[in-house]
Amino acid sequence: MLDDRKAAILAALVEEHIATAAPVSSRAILERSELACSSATVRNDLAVLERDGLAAKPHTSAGRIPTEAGYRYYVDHLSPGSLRATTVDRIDDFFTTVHAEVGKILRETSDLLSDITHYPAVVLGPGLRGHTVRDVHVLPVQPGVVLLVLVTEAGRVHQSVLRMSVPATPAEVAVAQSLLAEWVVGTSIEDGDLPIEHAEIDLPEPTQRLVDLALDAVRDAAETGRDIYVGGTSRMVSLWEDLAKLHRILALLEREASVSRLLEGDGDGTTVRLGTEIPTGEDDLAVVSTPYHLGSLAGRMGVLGPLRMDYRRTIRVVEEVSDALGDRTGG
Amino acid sequence: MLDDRKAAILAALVEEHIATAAPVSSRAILERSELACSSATVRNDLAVLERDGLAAKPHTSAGRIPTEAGYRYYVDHLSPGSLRATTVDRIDDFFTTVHAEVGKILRETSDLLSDITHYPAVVLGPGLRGHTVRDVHVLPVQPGVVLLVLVTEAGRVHQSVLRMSVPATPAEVAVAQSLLAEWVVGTSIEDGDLPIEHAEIDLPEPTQRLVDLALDAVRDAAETGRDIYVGGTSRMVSLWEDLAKLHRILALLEREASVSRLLEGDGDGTTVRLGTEIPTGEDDLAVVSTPYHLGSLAGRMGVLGPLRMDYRRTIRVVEEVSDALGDRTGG
DNA sequence: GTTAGCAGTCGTTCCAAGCGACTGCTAACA
DNA sequence: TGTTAGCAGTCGCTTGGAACGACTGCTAAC
Repeated sequence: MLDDRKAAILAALVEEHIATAAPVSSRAILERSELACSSATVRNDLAVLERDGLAAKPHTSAGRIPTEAGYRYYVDHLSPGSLRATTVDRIDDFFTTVHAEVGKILRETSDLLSDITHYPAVVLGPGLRGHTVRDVHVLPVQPGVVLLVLVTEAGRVHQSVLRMSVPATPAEVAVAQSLLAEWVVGTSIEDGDLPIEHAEIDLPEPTQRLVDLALDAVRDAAETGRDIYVGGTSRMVSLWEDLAKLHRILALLEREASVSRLLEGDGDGTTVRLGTEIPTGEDDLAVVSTPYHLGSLAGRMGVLGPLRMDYRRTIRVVEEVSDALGDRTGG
Repeated sequence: MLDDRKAAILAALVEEHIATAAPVSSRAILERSELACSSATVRNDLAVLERDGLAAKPHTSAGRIPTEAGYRYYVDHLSPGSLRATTVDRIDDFFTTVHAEVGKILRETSDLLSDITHYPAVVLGPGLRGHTVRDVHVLPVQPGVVLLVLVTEAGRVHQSVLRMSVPATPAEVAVAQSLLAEWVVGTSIEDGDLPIEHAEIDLPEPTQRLVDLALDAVRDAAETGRDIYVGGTSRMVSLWEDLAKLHRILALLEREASVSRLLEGDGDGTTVRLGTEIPTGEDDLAVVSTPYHLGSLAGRMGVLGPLRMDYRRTIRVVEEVSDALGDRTGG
């Protein structure tokens, strides 16, 4: 724990560095923090912060920059930011005005989030967990390949490809379809929540296999189909000047697995993850993310940026957007 | 029209510049083109090409670079490129192996295209034109807001949001649903191809309006819902070193309208569009695109890059991928 | 029409000097 | 003991000029 002045100096260091992107001198800290002491005192304290690993010098005759640990301390002791009323209005307006299917809303939400934060934004779509199945279609598309289409009460659609070593005839597919319709329609998609005992009815072989695969697919539907919506990637250009770094982070956003790993966080509240805390090998990367609820659907949304991002405002915006999305009735 | 030697010099100029990204000297052209003349002769011809607007000098003591018109001439007189057998195999393997819903296939196709060409790739999804409607759902989601869901025989799904000033009751929605099912199921989605006369049956007001809106939405479905799949955006970092330009082109890919405008081309064959031929205000931008057919579905795919892109190979790859996608039976 | 050779141009690299923005330290002070 | 003024010292950045070298355009000969 730092004493008050050192904490104020660290905060001023971080905020000045966020604003200028350059090493921060003791005098600049003095001006920003409005502390009633001299720059020499600030320098003494900075030496301590450096010993504690919270600040560093790029070279001897330069100012200090915060280390990852410095950012961590800053973020952990951050007072909540405020937002201009016009910004809040803009968010609320967006969500009261938008009427579209869930996917479109989430994609536009990622754009909104990016527009307001000025950072690239990611929205992780909900799985199908909790949805009630309204309709099942089993469609043969090739010998040995069958498409399973689920339509939920909420109008969401999930498709799975079923591959069978032994092709099923149209008649067999029809049998499977009607059995599945009987068992699955009206049930809710949860892990293992299906009336599995039905599957123990003995069926002739290709049909049995088809039904088993289809039931597996329905069970899997709770987790798969988490679409990913990325908005504002072009903003990355102004955030990381190092081209190699820019390339790596853009590439990161192209792989779905990486993206959903970025947004991981402790379920309930807003999470800030910094540098090495994110398992990507990227040092200058921070992610602010928060869960959202849209009717019965749930997912996560967040923004990413360099370590020197405007955490106070960003956290506030992410939470505001998540809340506003949640306040929409229906979906 | 250029004489043989000037054409060869222009081709060598373009190809050397593509390879090195630097101004090309007369000696380098000589080496690449294997022309049986001296560098002085090449210089004389280069002066002519410059007079004709096909080449330019960045400054007095530098080599030449091709102008947009130079690239145009080069592309228009390009002999078809060849592809290593392993590359062709890779493309064919991809399409014989992949079994998934259309959207997923197209997204992965954009990744494949980008992987092989080393340029960012865009695949413009098919509209719903030509699809036969298998199922219609009308779902009230909010007072005054109704969701229309179309499912086609091929398993594709299209959703439209219908907004009504006068809310419809559940009973009225049910009536609309059954009427729509009767009229629309089994018909093919084309512009204005629907049996519109049905709509002239007189219905009580909220229902009539709902049905009208729904029929409009079905008609519109031929063109809307053209999903866009962009792959390999991270490659842009190594293509344009100018950060401002990089930013603009990344931003271009974020707006759907811009993307589909990029891919425009004269329907039948592969199209190469260069610089100012593309209405984006971007000068150093080229697009190679070609139509594709996937069963009854049709769309366009292409890649974009700087003017100095490897046209010969790129054109070949784009066509190969499009053909291979088309050769897939079913969809 | 082609070519060798040469003068001239101009971007690029390199180096050294000067500048300026810092810090750390020391010594005085409350 | 904590704070402060002042100063020596460090080091990145900028500037300017010289040397370099990769070109071209031109001229004159073939």
